[in-house]
Amino acid sequence: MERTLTNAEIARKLLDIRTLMEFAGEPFFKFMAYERAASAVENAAPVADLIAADELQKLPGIGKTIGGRIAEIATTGTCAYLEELSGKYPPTLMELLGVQGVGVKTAAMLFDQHGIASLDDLDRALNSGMLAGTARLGKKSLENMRRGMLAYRGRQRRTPLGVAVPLAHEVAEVLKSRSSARSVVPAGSVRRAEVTVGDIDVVCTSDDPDAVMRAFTSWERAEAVLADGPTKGSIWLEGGLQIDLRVLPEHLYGNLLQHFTGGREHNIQLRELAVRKGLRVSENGILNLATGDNLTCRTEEEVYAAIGLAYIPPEMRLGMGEIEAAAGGTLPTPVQMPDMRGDFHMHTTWSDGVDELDAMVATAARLGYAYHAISDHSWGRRGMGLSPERLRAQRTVIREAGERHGIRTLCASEVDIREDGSLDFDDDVLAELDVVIGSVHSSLRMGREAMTQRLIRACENRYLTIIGHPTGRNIQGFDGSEFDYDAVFAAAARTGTALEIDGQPKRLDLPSALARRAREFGVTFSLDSDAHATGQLQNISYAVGQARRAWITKEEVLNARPLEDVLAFVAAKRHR
DNA sequence: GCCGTTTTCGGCCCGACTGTTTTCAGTCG
Repeated sequence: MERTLTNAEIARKLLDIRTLMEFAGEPFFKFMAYERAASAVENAAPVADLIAADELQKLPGIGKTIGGRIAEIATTGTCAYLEELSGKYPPTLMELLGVQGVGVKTAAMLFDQHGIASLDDLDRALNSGMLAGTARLGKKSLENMRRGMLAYRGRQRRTPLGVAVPLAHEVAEVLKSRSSARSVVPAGSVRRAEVTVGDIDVVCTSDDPDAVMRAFTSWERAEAVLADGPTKGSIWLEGGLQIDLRVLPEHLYGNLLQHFTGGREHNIQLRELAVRKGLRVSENGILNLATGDNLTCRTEEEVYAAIGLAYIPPEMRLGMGEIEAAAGGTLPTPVQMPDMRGDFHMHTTWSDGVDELDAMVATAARLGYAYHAISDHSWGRRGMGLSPERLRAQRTVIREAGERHGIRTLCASEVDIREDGSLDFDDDVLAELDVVIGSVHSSLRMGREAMTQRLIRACENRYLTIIGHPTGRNIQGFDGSEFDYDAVFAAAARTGTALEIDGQPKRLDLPSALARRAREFGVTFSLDSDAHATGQLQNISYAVGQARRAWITKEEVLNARPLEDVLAFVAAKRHR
């Protein structure tokens, strides 16, 4: 069975083309077009679906030429142009670009003048001293190269959002407590809720930037200081994770935050639009090129307003149509944490959770929810799930705990979806539950056709309320089951089945690009923590972040609705 | 190579920091 390439893999190949083109001396704007196309592919619905629907060239930055090459890559795994370029340079040459401080110019020079074509070559050259005396490569440059190479080899590539968010807040706390820094906030990919981040960006305002920068670069967790300017610094933590800090005066806070939140493609598009209006946008303000006036903004809202746009939330800044929507007044207001009234997905010690049921209920109540559901596993789940008898026993306990803590605690179950699409409990058992989550936990690689039928059949079960973590992906190793996404989304919408966005940092499933696709079919979503401990209930905020990336509004979210609407949603499907 | 509230041709975001430079190229985000 032939595996289709993921969007990430296709984007990777577009970036390879981009780099090789630069090596080959192609014009700047030609190879930059591939970089922009790669960004669009990364954030788009699956390329195979877009090709099938003839929508590939609707993506920003993808025209006839690149669109054709993407189609070629998607069907054959490569394209003639990439192969032609690859033939000119050794494939290991691109390793050099992974080294901090080595760009295409330096890599090309190392290759042309010294025959260095891989990391191993570079290693030998640095150790032998043969690079001494090379133009524009002094002692410091060579030392940085050596350090960069060690870091590159020892470093894990990207950091999960669930690790990056607490770390970013730790940095902010350090700066607040050790300097005069004000308004210290994580920006960049953390603020945009990217699933994984390459580095951590933090911005702050201060009247004494030097002191802030000293506190930053002297932080005991900083293993190396990469940059240490008056307003901008970078450090490496153990393991090579980079943290960038930018400090500016308070009156530029809006400009600063907007600039450093990105994303890259969003900012480029924003500034291109601004240029057409005679404005130059940067972190230092919005310069009116005709009058010479520089507008400084304390809030991001002012920045967007100055360019004639509605405010665009950080998670939507992907360069995927949000600027056009904001200009046209059609950008939806995405769901936010305060909209959330409940959480349908959590486990206790009755199955594989680590905290007692009572503690989970107490914590849910403390978080201010109007309702929540206990959803331990069904019995087919490798022996640790509940039998119908245990499930019935649990119901009594659930009712009591809910009443004791003053919250409406619903009886639910995370029921296995078997290979044939049937559920792990009989209908009479399911009928006793308030909410039913159905999840695939086995045979995740059964193949596209079979998985499509499996999920559609599950949707057609009148008792199934929510499909849990629909693709089964694990961000550290499994891209998710392949199935006909559009067909399953259509089935979910048709049958009144909600699709989950699971907030576990290793899952974040549905992925946001798929969720945005599902939205077009009129699907209802459920944003859940899938907590296995009390401390994980806040994972729901990650689910909300992904929903915001997908432009999902609170009206489209089941657990942003009042309890009676939730119960009506469940009942409507059962009596359909 | 892409794209259009001046344009189907002629543009294409913006600035900080470093190192090796007597004025700037390269890299990064």
